[in-house]
Amino acid sequence: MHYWLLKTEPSTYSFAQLLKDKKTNWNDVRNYQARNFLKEASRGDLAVIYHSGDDKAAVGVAKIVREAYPDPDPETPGVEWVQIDISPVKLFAKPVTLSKIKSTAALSSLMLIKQSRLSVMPISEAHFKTLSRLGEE
DNA sequence: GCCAACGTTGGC
DNA sequence: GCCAACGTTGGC
Repeated sequence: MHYWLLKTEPSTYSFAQLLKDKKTNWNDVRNYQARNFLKEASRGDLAVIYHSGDDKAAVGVAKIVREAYPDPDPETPGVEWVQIDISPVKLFAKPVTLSKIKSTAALSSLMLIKQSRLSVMPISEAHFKTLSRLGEE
């Protein structure tokens, strides 16, 4: 069981849309580091969804319902990109803003803070629990 | 709108 | 293999 943070620009795909869709394929990851993390995600893992851009907040939790499978891209022939499928688990009652994250000592080692551009990253169980708790307040 | 951080590309 | 130039992302 692992925990992840998935970052998305809400104007591209939002957690609200995921709630409507019930399930979606998390694709278009075109960064090797993010791709490698995606490959490690297992069915049943939980992921915090973070909205970049105007929101800048963690907005909910999703679960991985299908492990990595090919996400072919004609623009990069020969490169094996992958996608996963996720379903919503919980919408945070209160989004956990980036400023809140930065001011929470227990979250100071979150990769998001130092690597804001990385779109898929592992988080510890402790980070997951802290984010979930803050999201319920 | 700007800039910092980072990744990618291409010339050498 | 190095590094300058360039493109992209995301925060401010």
